[in-house]
Amino acid sequence: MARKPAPRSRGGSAPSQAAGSDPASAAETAADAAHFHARNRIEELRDLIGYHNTRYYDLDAPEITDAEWDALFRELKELEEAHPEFVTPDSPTQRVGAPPQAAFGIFEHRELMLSLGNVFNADEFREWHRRAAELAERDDFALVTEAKIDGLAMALLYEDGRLVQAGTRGDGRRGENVTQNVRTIDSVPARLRGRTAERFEVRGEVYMPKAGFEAMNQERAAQGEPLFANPRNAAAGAVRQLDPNVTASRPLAMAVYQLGWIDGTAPDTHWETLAWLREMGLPTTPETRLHPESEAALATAEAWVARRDTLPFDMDGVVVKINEFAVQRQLGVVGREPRWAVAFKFPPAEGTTLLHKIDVNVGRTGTLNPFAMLEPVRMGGATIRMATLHNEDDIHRKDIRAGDTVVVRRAGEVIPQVVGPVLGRRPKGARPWRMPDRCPVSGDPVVHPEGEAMAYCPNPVCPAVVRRTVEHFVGRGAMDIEGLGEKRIAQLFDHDLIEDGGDLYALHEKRAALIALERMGERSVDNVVAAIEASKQRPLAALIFGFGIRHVGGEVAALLAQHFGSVDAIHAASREEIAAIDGVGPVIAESVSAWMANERNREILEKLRRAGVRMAEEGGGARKGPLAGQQFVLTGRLETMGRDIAGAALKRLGASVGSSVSKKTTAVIVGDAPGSKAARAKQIGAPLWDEEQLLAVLREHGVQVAEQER
DNA sequence: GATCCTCGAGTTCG
DNA sequence: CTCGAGGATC
Repeated sequence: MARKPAPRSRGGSAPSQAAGSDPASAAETAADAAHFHARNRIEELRDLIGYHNTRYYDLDAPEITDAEWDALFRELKELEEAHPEFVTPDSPTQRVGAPPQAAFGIFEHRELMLSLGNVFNADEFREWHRRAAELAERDDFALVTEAKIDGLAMALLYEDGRLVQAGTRGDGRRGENVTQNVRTIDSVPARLRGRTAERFEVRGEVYMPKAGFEAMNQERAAQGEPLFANPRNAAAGAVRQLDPNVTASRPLAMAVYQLGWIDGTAPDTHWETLAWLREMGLPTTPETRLHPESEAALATAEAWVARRDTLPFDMDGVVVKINEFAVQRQLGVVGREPRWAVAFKFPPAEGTTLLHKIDVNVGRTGTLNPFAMLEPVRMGGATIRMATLHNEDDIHRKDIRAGDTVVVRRAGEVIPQVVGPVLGRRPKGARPWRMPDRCPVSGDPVVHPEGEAMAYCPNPVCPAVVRRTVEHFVGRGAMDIEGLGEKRIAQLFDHDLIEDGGDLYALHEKRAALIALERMGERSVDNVVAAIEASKQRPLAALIFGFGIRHVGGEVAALLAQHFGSVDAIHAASREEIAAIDGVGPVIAESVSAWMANERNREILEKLRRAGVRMAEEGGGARKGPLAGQQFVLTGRLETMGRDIAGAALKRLGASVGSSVSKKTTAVIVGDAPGSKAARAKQIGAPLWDEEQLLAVLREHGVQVAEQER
């Protein structure tokens, strides 16, 4: 197939060639397939790099390490060298001005920089204490409690009383050398006073006090600059600035809480060490206390829960440490966690606010999803305005009514949840909520099948359903068309430019109408049209997933694609043939079969076919990788890559990556701050891997992993 | 028919 | 992350 030149923003010279007149493209040869792969990957990489550049430069909130960024950049460069025909002037590789190289040097930790185990309540704390006491062969010991400031862990290296280096934790062995930036923090002394040691590393937390954070955000708002989400992100961003002048302008502070290692003599206890650090002029963590025995430490930690908001900084718990170094040494370290210290974590932040109204959204599948409109309330660095209420039964179970004052919680630190009402504050006359009789969008009578949790709008052409279906079609994992979001799709519908996903592929003929839309210039139109064009080569499984067939998500779509190899073959198959696939039963088969037979869907398929969207895939047969049959689960934050990248790497090797731990799980890969999956793995006896083991396996099978290079 | 496992769908805020 | 529901298994 002749490749059209990339559309240019010259204006006026819209391509006149109609899409339908292309001679049907012949079956792709292997070389062509490789070509397409290269092009897709190149575009993917450009998007990724663009995205991460924005995170890094504009938002100060990078999601990947510089090493990972370098790996993406290198891969793009190599691909472009192999396929020079795909090089465009806007590629990140072609841009003048140096990309962010490995911007910071390496900071080597002479002693591993540890993280902490967590306990969430008194029972778990006592259990930790019992184990420690058992190992130390003592009944009890003195403990120190400290506020656990929510910031960024930092190590400071002092030689002869002078600050010589500062570094982040990184993976615990090597972090980033951010000395120049840390020197700009007022509370970090460049020189120590009094009796110091020849050389030592002290550790602590860099953070942004609440007051400074608020003031900074107010100023940014006045300047029209984007705001930081919370003090911790703001502090992390400030420390990773390439220009120390920027760091200097941010209101950072530091609190130290630990001696990393020392050449010279140190006191015998943690408490005395803190006093000594203070004498030298180092700012130790405020609100630190020594307790002669464990129950007193526990009481203090618990008392903090109520006081957490009264401090000038964000805290996410209380750290409890055994005071005597002799006992600390005796207990030692397991993995990356010392046995001699533990973080008493606060329960997820809860707050109360007024529930104004319960409203209903219509989902892609026609489900009616009630949600709460709340009086905005700040929680954990975000302002909560809405929260889902799942379904009618859930609302009744919790007895939530409009007008109630409700308890709100951020589950998993992100998703707001309405826990329940504060009954004492219920206004008179508050009535239980009822699902409306009619769909709020189409007005059709609502259907609530017996025994099902959700109520539905039964109208397949309910405008909400149709729009959501297109949103799903262009979304990640499906056709992945960048530049089309909820707003744009609504515009397209409102201006009668599309009626379904198939019409997207005729949009390039309506350039003038597109440019006339609000917030759509030539540039945007070119980008969107190019993204639509590129989506024609998405894998068959992505296309099938994009259809939005009920019960067909990414996994089932992949099964169908692999088993049948083309949309036509699926259409031709009987229910029984579809249900014969392992993992597909009668319900899914019926759903797929009905979708394929539906008249409206046949029209969409016809539009896609005419436009040249790939609807078949050769060699759908099982590609066996070296890890075929193995199942992995990822939890917690990995240091060297995102979970999605790790998952993709494992999948490329033929393994499957699940979201829940079972007996069949090969291993649970545990990163920093793991979730409940790690606990379940221990319970069930599934092997636990740390990141090192994962990297070792990936390396063994030749997967390129971004190494932290020198 | 019961139970376990896995997948799908919806979700908030920046 | 959570819940609900389909599929596989016993």
